[in-house]
Amino acid sequence: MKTYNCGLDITLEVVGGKWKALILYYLLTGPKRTGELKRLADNITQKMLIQTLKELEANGLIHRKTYNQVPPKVEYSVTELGETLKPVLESLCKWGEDYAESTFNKNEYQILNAN
Amino acid sequence: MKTYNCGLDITLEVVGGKWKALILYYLLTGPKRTGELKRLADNITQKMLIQTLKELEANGLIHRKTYNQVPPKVEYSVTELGETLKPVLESLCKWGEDYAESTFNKNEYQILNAN
DNA sequence: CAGCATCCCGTACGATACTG
DNA sequence: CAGTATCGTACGGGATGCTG
Repeated sequence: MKTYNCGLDITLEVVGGKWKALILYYLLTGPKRTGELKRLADNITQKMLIQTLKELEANGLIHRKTYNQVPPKVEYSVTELGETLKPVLESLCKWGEDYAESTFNKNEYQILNAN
Repeated sequence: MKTYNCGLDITLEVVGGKWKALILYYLLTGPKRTGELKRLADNITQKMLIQTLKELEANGLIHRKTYNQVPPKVEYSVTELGETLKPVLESLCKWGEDYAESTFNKNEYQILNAN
């Protein structure tokens, strides 16, 4: 039996870590192919991308669709469950931007994918 | 110059990890002494507690007040900046609870500090 | 193009014991 | 009671090369 301190633990288990939230964030704007995601996420490794996608899929947040063709084509999209995270992720993102703006100096940091 | 993919990275830097969000969550209900927090957070180590508190303080989310007396007394409380995280943390927490409820079996997990 | 297998490393996290 | 100091380990994350 898994034990959590509070709901936060669970959420962090799902979108915590270095890439999960980011990838999910991208997918929330529409289905993407593997290569597309690779290009979008700055500096992510093939390994981490695949691993991240697998974990998101295992948690039921995204869906993986394969096209049987050569060369292979795979497309990822958010599930209904994944959609429910949208408002949460957006407020998280917004808070981070505000926080940075109010505590860092402008020339000390940069946000690559600010909207 | 620090580089972030998006605001999410920043937020996770502040409340990510195993304990930060939880401790902050407790403090949002009112000032607490070190020992109190230790008792509240299940299984946290002295080391991790202090470390977590230091990081939260360094990020300007909590305030540390020492009383010069023997035995020593220290009290932690959230700053105004920390307060701004309250709605965000709450929605994160709520989402985690909902997620668990809809994807786990009731006898497979437990949340210690569900409100 | 999409994915897997190795090998590797830093650090986040933890257990334990000790000071003022 | 609050905090430090050491030491050890597990795991998240990365570099590189190979398959269908």
